[in-house]
Amino acid sequence: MEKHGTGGNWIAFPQKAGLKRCGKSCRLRWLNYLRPNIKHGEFSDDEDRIICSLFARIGSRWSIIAGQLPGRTDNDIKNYWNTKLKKKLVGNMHHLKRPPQPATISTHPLISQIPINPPPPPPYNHQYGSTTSFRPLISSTFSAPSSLLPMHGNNYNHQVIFGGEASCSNSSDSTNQIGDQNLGFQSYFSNDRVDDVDADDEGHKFLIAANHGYDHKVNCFGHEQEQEQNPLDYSMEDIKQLITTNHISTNLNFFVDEIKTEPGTLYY
DNA sequence: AATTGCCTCAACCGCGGCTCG
DNA sequence: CCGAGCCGCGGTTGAGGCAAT
Repeated sequence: MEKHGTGGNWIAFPQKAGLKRCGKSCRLRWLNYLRPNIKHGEFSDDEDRIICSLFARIGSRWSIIAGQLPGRTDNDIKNYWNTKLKKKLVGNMHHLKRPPQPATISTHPLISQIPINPPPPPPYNHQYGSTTSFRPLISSTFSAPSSLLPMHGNNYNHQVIFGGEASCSNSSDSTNQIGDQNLGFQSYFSNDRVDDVDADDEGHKFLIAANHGYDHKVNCFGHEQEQEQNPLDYSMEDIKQLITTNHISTNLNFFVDEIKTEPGTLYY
């Protein structure tokens, strides 16, 4: 590379360099490992936060995420996420405890008894593009690791995360992915963690939400608008507005309304 | 010491997009 | 408009290392 460069042509590179490799392989090796200023070693907490925040916002767009982390490559971040960071986050979720059921939830027709093992998904309503009876599948207290949350000098441990293209990892049919790309929300719980919510493959939208009932504020990972004070801090009314303006199920709207009444709860 | 299973991460694969003739 | 060539990206693989048994 120092002697010849690529000349904008990786295919010709191995011949110039006398390598028995294809250009593509050389390019990968250079970009991911050999080029100057590549940062190796442990990821810092700050990097963790940036990755999580961006993943929540844009999903597995590793090259874009890498662009925000100088010295890190998309491959590096992808590997880190898949092998460590995701487990770190999900592992924390698995230790969550289920809170007592508040009356407002248990008596609600749409959110009655919240099962530990999710039931089969309701049929997809093709007319309205949403489930006819959206319901939370899992409920538990939630406390994301502080190192993984975008912190801005306050306790934003209450959050709403909209499930997006994180559908079945073993489903290669991308047409089954529902995603709310317009909203820009995506789930931290990619792939395996939400396999039990196969409703997604039917076209159902799902919501992961937690609210610690702190001033009726929620933390919306990754939304870029309305950043007057804190880009990650939204009221329930803001969330409802986002949902309605993006034509997501009114049941969801209703659902979010319910979360407001139950602090310390995580829903799928 | 040998075996097994798990984890990590560099590398591979296939696809989509772009450019150019 | 079409096809070839190339690039970039995201998903996946598998060799090697390590820890547990």
